[in-house]
Amino acid sequence: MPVSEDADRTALLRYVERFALVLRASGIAPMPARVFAFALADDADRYTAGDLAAGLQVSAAAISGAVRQLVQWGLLAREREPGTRSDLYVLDDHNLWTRFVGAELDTLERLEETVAAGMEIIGVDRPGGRRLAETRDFFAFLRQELADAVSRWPAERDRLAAARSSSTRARPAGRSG
Amino acid sequence: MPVSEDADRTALLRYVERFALVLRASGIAPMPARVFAFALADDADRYTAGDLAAGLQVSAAAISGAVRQLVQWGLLAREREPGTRSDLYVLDDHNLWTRFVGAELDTLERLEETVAAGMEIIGVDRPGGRRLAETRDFFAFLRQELADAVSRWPAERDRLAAARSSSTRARPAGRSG
DNA sequence: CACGTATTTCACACATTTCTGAAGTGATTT
DNA sequence: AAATCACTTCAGAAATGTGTGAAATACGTG
Repeated sequence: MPVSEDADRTALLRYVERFALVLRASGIAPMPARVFAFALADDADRYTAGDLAAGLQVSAAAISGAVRQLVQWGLLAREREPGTRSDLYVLDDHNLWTRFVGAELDTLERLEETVAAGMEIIGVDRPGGRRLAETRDFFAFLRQELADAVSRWPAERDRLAAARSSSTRARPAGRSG
Repeated sequence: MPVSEDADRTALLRYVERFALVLRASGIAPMPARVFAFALADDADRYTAGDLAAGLQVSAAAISGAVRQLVQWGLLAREREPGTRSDLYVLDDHNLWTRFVGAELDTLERLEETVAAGMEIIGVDRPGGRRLAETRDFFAFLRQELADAVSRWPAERDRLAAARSSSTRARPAGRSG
């Protein structure tokens, strides 16, 4: 048992709030940001809604709303162990970062569509319309690049793990979740 | 002169609001989003604060705050024509998309720092800490990939322009703004 | 089928954000 | 040097967002 369980919990909570604050800067709502940060940083693999509420010291209602968002975004998966009556929430480990960027990709796609619609409304034969056309091209380019980058991540991850295990100790690369 | 100047303005304003709404989903505040969308979609190359206020039908104060943000982000440049007393705001054309993604890169960097700090606080020898380590690696990777992608854009833009001008008419590629 | 638990929904209080009008600041022109 | 114009700052009203407690619902067990 740690020197002080309470101190650890407090430090964790403070850190979760700090992490959540950065997440919120990207447009994520406070409570989903907190739940995500908590689920990532705390040690459990699965959390019941009760765990999350107790861990974050917030109401069950707040958790309900937050996990709904996170599950919708694919960052959290809802599971159910037979013989229990509470849902379990799990970070969708392997696909986690694909999902995370997936949200960005969706935004980029909506942006692209909106700009394309603007070209129709404004007309491409005018300065504004021409700027919109270039904007759309850029978003399309960026979206493709981002998608490619994400698809390269698993290989890169393995490469990093291999490099580390050989430079520190000869130990097979381990998965984190 | 268009059939109806008013109808065009209304359509533009409606579109600006729609565009701004998508921008806001990425965490940009309403008024900066509107000013950016307006400056991009309307036909002028430069706008005075008065132009923006009149065009968007909002107060001068609102413009003041919005352009401050946009200038800080580097999306808008402030200029001053000698012999006039009003500032001119210009979309920082050539670097525009570099800047746009630059904001994302900054967020990614803050995220990376925050996660790295978390590894210290939590300890990398625990499940939560190990997840944070992988998270940091991913953000570092993504940041690099994104920076690379942006640096490839100018060449890609020219390639697109060249392909288009040869497939439609034999005309030198034109710049949009 | 009734009970007990987990989860969701809802109305409300609280906090934050957003934009405006008015006052204040700085600079150029007359 | 006074007046005028552009811009910024500030306080406050309105709108929006956030999280809680309580009631309602769903679900699995005995």
